[in-house]
Amino acid sequence: MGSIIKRPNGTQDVTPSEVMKWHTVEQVAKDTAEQFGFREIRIPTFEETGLFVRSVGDTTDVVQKEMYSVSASGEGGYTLRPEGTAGTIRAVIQNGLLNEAMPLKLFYMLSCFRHERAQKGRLREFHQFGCELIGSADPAADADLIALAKSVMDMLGLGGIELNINSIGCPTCRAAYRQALKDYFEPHRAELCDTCKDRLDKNPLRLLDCKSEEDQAIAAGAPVIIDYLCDDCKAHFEGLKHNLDLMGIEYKINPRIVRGLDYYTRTVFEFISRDIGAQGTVCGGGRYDGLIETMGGKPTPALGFGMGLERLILALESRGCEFLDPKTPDLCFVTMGDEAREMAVKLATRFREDGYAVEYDLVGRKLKQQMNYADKIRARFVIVLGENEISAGTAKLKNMTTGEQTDITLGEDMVEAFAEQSYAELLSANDSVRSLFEAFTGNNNEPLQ
RNA sequence: GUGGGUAUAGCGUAGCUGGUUAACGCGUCAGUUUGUGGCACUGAAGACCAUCGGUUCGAAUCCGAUUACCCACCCCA
Repeated sequence: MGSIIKRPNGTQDVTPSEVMKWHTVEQVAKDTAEQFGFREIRIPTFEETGLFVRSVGDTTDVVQKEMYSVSASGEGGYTLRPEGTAGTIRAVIQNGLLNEAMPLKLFYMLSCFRHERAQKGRLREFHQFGCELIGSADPAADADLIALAKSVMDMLGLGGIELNINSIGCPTCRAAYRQALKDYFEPHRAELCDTCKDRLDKNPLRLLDCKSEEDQAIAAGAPVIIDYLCDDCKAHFEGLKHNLDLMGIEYKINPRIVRGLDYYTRTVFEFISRDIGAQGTVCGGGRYDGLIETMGGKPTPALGFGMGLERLILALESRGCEFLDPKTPDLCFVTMGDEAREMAVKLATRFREDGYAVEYDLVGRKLKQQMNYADKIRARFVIVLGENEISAGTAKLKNMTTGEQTDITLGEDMVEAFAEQSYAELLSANDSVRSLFEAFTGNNNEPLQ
């Protein structure tokens, strides 16, 4: 395949055989969000570039070198969203949602665009399930949001995930901490890697994030932000831990998680998987108490998270977790001859009106091949129609899982007769969704059978 | 932006140190007589061996460049 146009670097196709993984994850995420009282919001794929510059921050990598900015003739200055929070908050302000009952709880499922070098778990177009909880400064809100994210993963049966939490304080205590970091690292300047020398001047917080072993050794003795939190921030962090304990959620305090988006304050957290390569953060988020005000809304505390769907699916795959089964046809007509085919068309229409998934031969194959096709598409039942059946007024209804055949009378009552004869099988098939979810519940670590 | 790796049919692979019709598995389509799937057997379709250029009597196989993809750095979901 040389000449055809190929998909852009860092994008993915989801083929029918993969799509159930997405359905599973989206379904569970949506159901869980709604269970926690979150409602869906949908926002544009692109926004004015200034929105991201102001909210995400003009010194961040995301804004500086990863934005897909687009322009049409005559107008420019738009950018494909690199994340979901900025647009959501813009929409909240613009639509007056801050006047609704607080807290305002919103979720979204959307694709984001970042011009980065693609690798495992990092794409140029990736998909996020995100939640924003707006209008509460109480640490109970932080804990509840974290519980929601965890619940999604639990419902999916995903184990091997570690919750890391930290507090990066408010602007006041962070300034003090930055200075403390500078004071600590300055004597080690010569030993630091080049990027960290740069960080020492521009963003000392990131020094803690470095992966080089030498730098980590130095950073190990660095002051910890928690020691520099102001009383309010400290109380908030204690409140978060207390609430997590109340919910029985395990966490690790990780002073190194810092986050690369400027709007975060106080609580930051990541759910990290060790099973999916270097890009292990499946879900990341935190509090952004100042963002709404800086974007022109009335001062409102808020927090949120983004969950990377590709990474989530990678983690589920590597853990051997199960996904929902695709819908399969309830019935497939196997026909011989034009008269039978026409009857099948009419009958199929009737069955479909009653909600059944029904197929019949569209290719003109002979009986054996039609049976073969019915098997491949995993049809649960087959009805064979030929001249004999039409003249007898009775056809064979074949259960494809057991191989049993029973008679079914052609005519007006056929749908009902089919419903009766197939009831048990169809019921259990429709129940497979529910039973899968029941199996997920309370089973967080073991791959499902 | 910086490293490293890989590039053979729809997918997964074999083709060793260059030699004539590029192989195998899965998948697809069809056949194994007469109206019934999953198994088995048989057959068919499907690849200018990523691209371009070189070395050579001769290259999928050696060399170079290009491109694409992958992994990692960085950053983050």
